[in-house]
Amino acid sequence: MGRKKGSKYERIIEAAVDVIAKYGFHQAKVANIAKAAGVADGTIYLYFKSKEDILVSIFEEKMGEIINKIRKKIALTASPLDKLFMLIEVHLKQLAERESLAIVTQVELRQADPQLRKKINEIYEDYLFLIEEILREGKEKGHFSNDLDITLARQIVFGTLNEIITNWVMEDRPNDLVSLAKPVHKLFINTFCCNK
Amino acid sequence: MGRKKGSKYERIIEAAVDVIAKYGFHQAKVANIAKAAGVADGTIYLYFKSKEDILVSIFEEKMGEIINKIRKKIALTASPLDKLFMLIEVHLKQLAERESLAIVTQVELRQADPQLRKKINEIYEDYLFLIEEILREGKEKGHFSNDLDITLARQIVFGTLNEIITNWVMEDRPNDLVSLAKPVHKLFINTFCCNK
Amino acid sequence: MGRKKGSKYERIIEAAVDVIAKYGFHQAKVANIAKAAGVADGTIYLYFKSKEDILVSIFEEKMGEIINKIRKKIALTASPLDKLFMLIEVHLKQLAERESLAIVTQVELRQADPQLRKKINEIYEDYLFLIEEILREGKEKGHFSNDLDITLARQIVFGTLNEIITNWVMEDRPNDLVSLAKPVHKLFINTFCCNK
Amino acid sequence: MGRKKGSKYERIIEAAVDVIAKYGFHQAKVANIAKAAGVADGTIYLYFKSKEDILVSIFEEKMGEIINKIRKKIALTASPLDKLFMLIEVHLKQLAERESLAIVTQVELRQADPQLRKKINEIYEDYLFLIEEILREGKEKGHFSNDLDITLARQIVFGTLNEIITNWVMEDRPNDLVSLAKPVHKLFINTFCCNK
DNA sequence: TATGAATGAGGATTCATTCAT
DNA sequence: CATGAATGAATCCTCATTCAT
Repeated sequence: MGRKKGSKYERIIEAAVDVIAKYGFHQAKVANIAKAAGVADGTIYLYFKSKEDILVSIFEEKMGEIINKIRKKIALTASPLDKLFMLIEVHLKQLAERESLAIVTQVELRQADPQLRKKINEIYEDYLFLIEEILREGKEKGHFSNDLDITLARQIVFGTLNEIITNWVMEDRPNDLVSLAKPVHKLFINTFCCNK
Repeated sequence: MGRKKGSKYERIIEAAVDVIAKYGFHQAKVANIAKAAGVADGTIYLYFKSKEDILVSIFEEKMGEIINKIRKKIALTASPLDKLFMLIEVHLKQLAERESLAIVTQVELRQADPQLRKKINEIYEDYLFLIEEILREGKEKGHFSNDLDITLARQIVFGTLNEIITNWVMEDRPNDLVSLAKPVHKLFINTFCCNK
Repeated sequence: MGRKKGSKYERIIEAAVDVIAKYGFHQAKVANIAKAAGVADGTIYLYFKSKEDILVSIFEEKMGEIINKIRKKIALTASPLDKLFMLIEVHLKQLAERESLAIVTQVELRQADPQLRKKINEIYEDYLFLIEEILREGKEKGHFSNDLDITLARQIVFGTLNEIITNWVMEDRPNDLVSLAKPVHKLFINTFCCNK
Repeated sequence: MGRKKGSKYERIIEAAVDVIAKYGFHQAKVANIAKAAGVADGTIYLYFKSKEDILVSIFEEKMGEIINKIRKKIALTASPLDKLFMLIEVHLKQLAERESLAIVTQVELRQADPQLRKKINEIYEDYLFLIEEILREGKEKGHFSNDLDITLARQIVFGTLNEIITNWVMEDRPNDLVSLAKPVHKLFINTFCCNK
């Protein structure tokens, strides 16, 4: 199973993002994805175990990319406050750049299949951990309130970003998503620091 | 289409909440819902136009109940800060009381079908408007910062509540959801007021 | 699952015998069987678990009929020699009367699927037991040699009947199958009695 | 098409016998056979026209071997009775030596596909002819009854051997197959000679 | 209203076979 | 001769929905 960067594997992933975003996961036929990727139907199954596996893989790949981009960027600064800003900005930017990816991650991935949900959550965990890492550092360095509940703070960050993007997707992307990074960041800082 | 309070209609709604929560919307067979409700398969279609209509109706009914409960409660107080607390508390309490309802609203309702999404969003809007109403009042009465972006604030409130409940559902409901109302409320107040 | 004598169940069985005989089990499409039975494709699955289940059920039903016919007939006589003749005659007659049934039992049922084979063998056992019953009675009543190996004798009877019918099917049924009952019976008597 | 003794050709035949015996013809994937033979999937098609051709070839090769062994052995004796015994013994011995071969010839070769059946029958004919040859000789030399129906006698011989082996295969090979040669032979002699 | 047997459209998946290397 | 990645035709089965009773 030629993974990771093989041309066919990537072409299928990219095609799947677009087709699923356009039609929804259940309306997206494997045949459509194959055609969009320029491969035969059967070829899909040389790279993915099932249609659901494509969905999980999209998330794995794309979320992995976002996490990597964020980690690379925050490595350049010492300030947890700046790190939080970078996280917000990269998160919004990555999804704004590819609307179909935003749709897939915000809407399609919330599909139900309990077992599928399990797998998706495992992938999320890496990201949630990254957020908590930054928040913890901010707390230790005195930027955030001493009694800040890290879990709760992380839920605010992640929940808000999700809600913003979902709204953006649902409202047919009217405004500039990335420009929200600044006010959002400011509000978060308020939330986490002036807690006295 | 016999609506609202008919015994069969309600039995189907309740059965659907449980079956969908257990199996996920797509794995939940209409036949299963019918059996759980103690009616024949065909009877479902005397009360609902389609399987999707059941999902929408669940949301309509249950979200409507929550909104009503909140409106009734906040009518008793003049303070926007207290109103916000009540909203948070009722929201968390209602979903904590019925795990399967939480699962359905948090996970299953994020459906892909564009038209379905539209209907669900319309229902959400009532709730989102209620949140904004409270926030606007808080701003007008000087509790919240003058330059508070109402939309953004609403996204923080709703996104955070969603994320908290989603986490609670995904982690097999370990802790007491309602006890989170207080710290969450406190953080929101921080966020919205000390913005100077 | 309306079984046994329900009109739909029987129509599907009869249609399946003909379609499978004509095309072979693997070439026989479920859709063809449904059309031949005058029912919708899905209706098949109200009466049978799977395509394979149709095959097993054909065998169950038809072999059961043959066994019943034989039992009813041999009940009328006391002579084990006559009983053996009746068994041979009914066996040949039943399959001769419906060529497609002969094809299905002699050829299609020998299909491979190890698990399927298990089920078919269980059905055979009733019939094999009936043969042994007659042979044992013949031995006890002194018609057959004292040291006759019942199992071996049964294998000769069943194996020979199978081979005769298979030959008949393979050679496009040239001669009268039932007329073979007499000479076959005579040879069997020779085989089993003059063992001195 | 490199035939007969080429190492690859033989390895594929041997691998196919085992894989088909284990999974059944339709469950035996060409890819499995290739792997078991230690060749690439495509290599199969350098030696065989199709998957079915493998099955036919197995039969051709193996049945040919058995026929040759029998012919070689019966050449050493003048007695048709001894020849019949040798045929029985070699037949049982060859299949007892390789269980998977017995499974393939007794079960898998009873395939449905009409054209496939034709080819298999042609191969069988050589063997059936050999049996008839011996029976005819026995009749001419006065060992067997004058009015013995050669076809019927051949059906008894072949049908019985088939049934014995099928039983042996189905019952997980409990007893010694070859030791049955003697009693079987004795019964056949009874059958064919004391017909007066 | 209520039933539940019947419908039939629809699609993910398999796997024998090919062919560029 | 040998490979094995790629192909794509082919079909069983599911299940939301209907409708005669």
